[in-house]
Amino acid sequence: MFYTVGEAAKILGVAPSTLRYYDKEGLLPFVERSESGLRMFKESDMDWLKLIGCLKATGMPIKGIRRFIECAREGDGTIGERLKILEAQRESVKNQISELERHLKMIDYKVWYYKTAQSLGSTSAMESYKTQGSQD
Amino acid sequence: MFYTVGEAAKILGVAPSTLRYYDKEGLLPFVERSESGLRMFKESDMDWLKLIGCLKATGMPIKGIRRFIECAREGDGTIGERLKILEAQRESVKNQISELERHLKMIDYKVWYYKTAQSLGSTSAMESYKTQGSQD
DNA sequence: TATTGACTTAAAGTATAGTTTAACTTATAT
DNA sequence: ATATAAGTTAAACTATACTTTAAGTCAATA
Repeated sequence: MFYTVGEAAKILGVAPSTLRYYDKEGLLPFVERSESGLRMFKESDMDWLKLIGCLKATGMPIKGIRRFIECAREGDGTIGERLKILEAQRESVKNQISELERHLKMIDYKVWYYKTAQSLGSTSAMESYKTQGSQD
Repeated sequence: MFYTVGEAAKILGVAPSTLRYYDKEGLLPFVERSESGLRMFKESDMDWLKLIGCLKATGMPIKGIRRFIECAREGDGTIGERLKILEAQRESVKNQISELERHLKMIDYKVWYYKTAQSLGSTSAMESYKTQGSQD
């Protein structure tokens, strides 16, 4: 029915200390404790942690995630704010993808450059290919 | 013909202190100095800095970038290593994009969830829609 | 019941990537 | 010539996100 912090950490692929840190930072107010103070992670807590992982992996800082969690605890009055946060994050992720695709093009070019240089035996033999933004 | 550190920083959209930090970390061994010790950035240095910016933006740590720069200084014997570094970085970027696209799907779902909840006036009214991985 | 492994907290430590400060020098404009 | 804006360094400071340590408690097993 419940997972300990170690079990939850294993399932999520993070260190137990990371979950304790998140708790300390106010990211896990929903996790209940046993009478003796041990954390008890429910299935729904794991769902929250997956969302936290998603927001974290897409670059939202701990404080931003905490705000979202706080909103959820505050109830229906914050649906608008939660929506705004998620829509902003969606735009951010789209921009991150665009940026990475742009950088990927440059890396692809460099890979081509070095492959050709390798076949020619030197980078100086590449002089004739050189255009903008290319060097060794 | 040459840019000062402030001019170079402005063109690249970074702080002058960032360029000095990169220099200290061995990322800019190609930047020459005036007789009095001022950095003089050439056009080709700016090209290097754009590549450094690309590698940094795609998650390569400073030490990794330094290794690449060192290779380039060592000459044609390191073409193979430079190619390996760039091919690994290309794979890394592709994985980052895939991960972001995966996360984007979850965020898209959450945006839909809150939009619907907003129109219904509450998240509890969403019960009937709930499937895996969804909570407030 | 005693041991062992996992849990608890607070506080200190680590890693990465810069930024800021202090004291000083150089370059440009009046 | 001189003020000022921007350059120089080393060293200290900041931010973020954890991780590790220390001292102690809890839970399961032989």
